[in-house]
Amino acid sequence: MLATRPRGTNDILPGKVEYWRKLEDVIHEICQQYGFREIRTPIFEHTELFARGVGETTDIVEKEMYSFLDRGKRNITLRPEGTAPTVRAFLENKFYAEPQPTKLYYIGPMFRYGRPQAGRFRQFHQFGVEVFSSHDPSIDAEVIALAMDYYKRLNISGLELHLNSVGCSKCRPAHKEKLLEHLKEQYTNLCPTCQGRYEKNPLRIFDCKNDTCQKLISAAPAITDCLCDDCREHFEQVQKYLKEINIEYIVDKKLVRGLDYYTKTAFEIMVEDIGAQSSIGGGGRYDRLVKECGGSDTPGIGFAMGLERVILTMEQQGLLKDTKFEQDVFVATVDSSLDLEAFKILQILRSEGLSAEKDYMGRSLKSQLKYADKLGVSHVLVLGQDELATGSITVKKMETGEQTQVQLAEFVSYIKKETNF
RNA sequence: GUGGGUGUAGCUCAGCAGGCUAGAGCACCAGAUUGUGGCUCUGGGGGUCGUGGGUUCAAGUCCCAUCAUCCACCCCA
Repeated sequence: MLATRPRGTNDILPGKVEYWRKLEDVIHEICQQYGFREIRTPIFEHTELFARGVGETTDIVEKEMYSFLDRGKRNITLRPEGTAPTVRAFLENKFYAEPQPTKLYYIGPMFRYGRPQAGRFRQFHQFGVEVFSSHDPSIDAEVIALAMDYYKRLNISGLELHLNSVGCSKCRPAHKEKLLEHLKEQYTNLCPTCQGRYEKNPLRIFDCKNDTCQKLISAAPAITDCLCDDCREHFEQVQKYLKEINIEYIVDKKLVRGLDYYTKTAFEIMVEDIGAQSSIGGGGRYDRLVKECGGSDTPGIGFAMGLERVILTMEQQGLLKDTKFEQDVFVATVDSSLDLEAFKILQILRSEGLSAEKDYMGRSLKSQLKYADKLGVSHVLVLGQDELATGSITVKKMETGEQTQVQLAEFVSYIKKETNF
């Protein structure tokens, strides 16, 4: 246990970190182009923020939060998602006092307690965006477009964008009534969890993978067919905007996102290549959340995507190549008495912007060469008594094996030229 | 939280129905005469057989528990 990482966590090792950097680079670039600014919120928040924000009856709050009492007896939770903290920051920092909308994005670790499996971890990473203050359907379309554009820039293929509208506080109650009415006689045929949903959150029954539940629910009235005028118009506009920029989507009437706060637009992006956890990203509109968190009535919309799943997909699709760690120069010494000279030369090379390495293990010259070869340097400087006597240094080009004597005063410019620096 | 698979050197694995000092390949380190890599050869270091119990004269090999890991369910990213 001492040298074992906690369950569901991962070390991102050298060689893989480059993947993450790549994803992050593209995130910063695309968000800048779409007019989003980065925000970094704490890794932990007051538990009540998530309890209220995410929803008391959600699985996240009921059984997946990493919560604890700190030494001041405060109830703290490691953030399970990024929307609630962003809303909190929006309110706490009074972003609403500035010209609206507020467009923010974040990247960072999230925590949920559950059994790990392919594409699911206890600590995982999300990239998400949030927009506050606008009801406009064009912003819904923009948020979706940003997500799709991101995958596109990473060359990910085989995605399906599922789109739905889950209505608002005006049309939901009427639909709920119809739904309950429809399912009433079939109640006993529902699976146990759906019987629970029937009471708590009947909309979620659409999500059930149980065959009989699916059969029952497919005949039931979909929320999408019961939208109020406002929601229907909004949904149509979102679709119109998406069509105009050629984003393909599937209207999925069964798409009901898990978190309580969603209203109107709901979407989810799926891939086949990553196992059972096929959702690579998702989001939607949350017009009541800001108010729920103590703010004024402020609409919002956003998405979050799981970076581990993005990477998993890219690996499956062969889009990520292992990068070799390469350095320019290795400084070898014929015997250890020259180590100080080598050390000084290293610093000169580095100050000139080259990457350079020497031996720290007391290796023989032969072993140093072997080691240098494994490091993949293009050139080795050999320093020995002969060189010292003539005030020169031997430069060996590893690819060809050819060596040349270079005066100490000139070796830097020589190396730079050689390495096309 | 539920179910199933797996757990032997750094890595990939072998270890036959329980029986002698637990092996291989790769990796690592060092040599193959005097200051030099990539090929080859030789040698070397390294294993609490996940952990803890139990059965047995004897367990890496059987049983139980536990931990970890993988996959699936629940749910989600």
